[in-house]
Amino acid sequence: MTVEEIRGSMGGGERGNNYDHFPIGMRVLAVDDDPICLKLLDGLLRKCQYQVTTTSQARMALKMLRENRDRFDLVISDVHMPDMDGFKLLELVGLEMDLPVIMLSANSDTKLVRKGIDHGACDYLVKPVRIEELRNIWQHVIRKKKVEPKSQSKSNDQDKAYQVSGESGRGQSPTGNVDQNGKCNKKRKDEEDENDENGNDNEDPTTQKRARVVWSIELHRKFVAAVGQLGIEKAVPKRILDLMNVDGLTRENVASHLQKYRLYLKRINSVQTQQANMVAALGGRDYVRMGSLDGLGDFRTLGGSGRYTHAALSSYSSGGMLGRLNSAAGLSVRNLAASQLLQPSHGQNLSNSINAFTKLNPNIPPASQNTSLFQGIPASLELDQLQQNKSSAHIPLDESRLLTSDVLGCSNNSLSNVPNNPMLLQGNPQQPLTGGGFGNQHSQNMTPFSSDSFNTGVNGSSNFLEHGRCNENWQNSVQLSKFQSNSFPLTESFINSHLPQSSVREATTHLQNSPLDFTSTTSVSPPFEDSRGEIQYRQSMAGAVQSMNQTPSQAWADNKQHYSHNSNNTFGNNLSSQVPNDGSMASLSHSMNQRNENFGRRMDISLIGRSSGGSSTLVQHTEHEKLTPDSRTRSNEDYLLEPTKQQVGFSPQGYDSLDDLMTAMKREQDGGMLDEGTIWI
DNA sequence: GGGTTAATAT
DNA sequence: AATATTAACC
Repeated sequence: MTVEEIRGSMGGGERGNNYDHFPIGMRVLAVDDDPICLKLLDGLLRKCQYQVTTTSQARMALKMLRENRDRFDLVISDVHMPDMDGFKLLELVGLEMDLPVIMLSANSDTKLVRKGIDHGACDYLVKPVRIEELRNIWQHVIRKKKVEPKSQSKSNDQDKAYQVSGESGRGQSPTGNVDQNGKCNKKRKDEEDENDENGNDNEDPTTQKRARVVWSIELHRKFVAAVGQLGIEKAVPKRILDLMNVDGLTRENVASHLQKYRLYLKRINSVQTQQANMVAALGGRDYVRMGSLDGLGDFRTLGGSGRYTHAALSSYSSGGMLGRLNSAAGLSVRNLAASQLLQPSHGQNLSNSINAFTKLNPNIPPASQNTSLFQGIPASLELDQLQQNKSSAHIPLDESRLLTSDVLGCSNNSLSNVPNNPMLLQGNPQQPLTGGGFGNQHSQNMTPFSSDSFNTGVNGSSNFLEHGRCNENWQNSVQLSKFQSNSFPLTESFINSHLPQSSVREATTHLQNSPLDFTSTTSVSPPFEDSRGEIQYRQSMAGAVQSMNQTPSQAWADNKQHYSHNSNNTFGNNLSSQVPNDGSMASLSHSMNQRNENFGRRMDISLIGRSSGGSSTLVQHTEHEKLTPDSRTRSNEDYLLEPTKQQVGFSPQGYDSLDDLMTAMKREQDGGMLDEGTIWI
């Protein structure tokens, strides 16, 4: 009803009059490397009463857009720019946020104009641009959105805006037409009510009964994005619906989906456990990469590649996967994990992986499943969160990197948008799946490794990343880790729930105290455990922090994918895959190489020792807890370790506790935040 | 009304 | 069997 009404009103008069003063205050991002042009443009736009933001760098523009896709309604960009081709920017924006982009150039060459349009520009203005032309650019916003939510300004800060990540599903079709259609073709349900059927094939065969909603990936993304924006606490069907701004979708649909989603999150959380944390933390970055690569590929190719065939682009494949993962995998994993953890595993895999790592083999088997295990989830999450990549089939390394960085470091920005907790998201379940000790080993092994890589990454990343935004976050995270490591040994940290809290807080508050020298951390072998602990903590903390603010969301689809894959990736593969990524960064790779040797040794030891040692520690800890169940102590630990309750020896996951936690959170909803914080922290 | 959970239908 | 939809209950 409402939607249709809106639609109808919109459709009826395309004029923006519907929204209060819509054109006025429209948020425009102007990009031009020429300061004079930019200034001029800025002035003209302001005369149109738009809310203008300017930047002279395309990359900066991209960064701003990615940080908060709801921040702008329209982008107007010069074509020729030194740091990035305007077309490239256009393409990325189109793919990632589906915002209307207007190209600007002094060159009116038809070919160029055509190119701009082909790349998805909704308009192409020739300099010098006249204000008359700018006065009407708002129409592109309307057109792009197609429908606008009724009261858009109702919510305070940002209007709901038209976020929606690129809904275009283009990326999916194997055929490869990726270009722009002007809009999305996705399958939004329909538009007209009854009689008119839309030409779209899919469902909705009839108008009479509304076809059931197919929660396509895109739709789910929107959903996740909406949840992210609202924050899980406030994510209620109605609001989500508003944010999603998908016509035809009803509150009930959203509610149902939300129900499922919550269930999913719950599971994820439960599964997470330490392992996940550890892995995630360490590998976060690496994993991410992998995941992004892998995940995306899979995702996109779902249809194409046999693996996910069943998943069918349509949709919910993710859901299904989740379900499976969660239920079967998750559980089994736990058990396995637990048992495995205890066992000292062999190092072959590790060694192999290590070797691979050392070699820095660039080959990454997208297909490798295990990859997904380890990295999969985090990566996927990140991907989802990022959302950006997904659409684009080709994602430049930068992009992936960015993503990664975002995920890892830039909690603020990216996180804020998308609530993802690494922790939450991580799919531990996968690991267990792998099989025997592998999973464990990996995770543990990985940890050290990853920590290194992570750190390295951090260093490199800052340079690498075009965006500066990550720096702060990164630092924070790094600091955090450092802090922890230095401060306490792993064991302690585990034991003391307090520590984490403090650290978390600090992190949260952006502690700057601890200078980061991860170098020390990395290089110093003794701290290994510590580092590990750090990592875990960091993860947990990060997760906690994030979770506090946001909800983990996006993982869904990706997770599913991963799940499906996850069967056998070998550690080596993972490493290798990771490596290449890192390798891309010269400095980074370099450092990595140098360290590799050390690592190798350490790795082996650490692996074995670690896995067993770490686990043992954990176990002890657990037991300890059992013996002295201190309610206080429990907070973190419960999550991390506490599995004691039912699990086999030590199940990292603390499923129950997590579950309970979730439940508690749910119950308390509003107060939930506090509770969560309390708990987590 | 709106949200959440449980049941039901597909 | 999984998922969307509907019903029931705050």
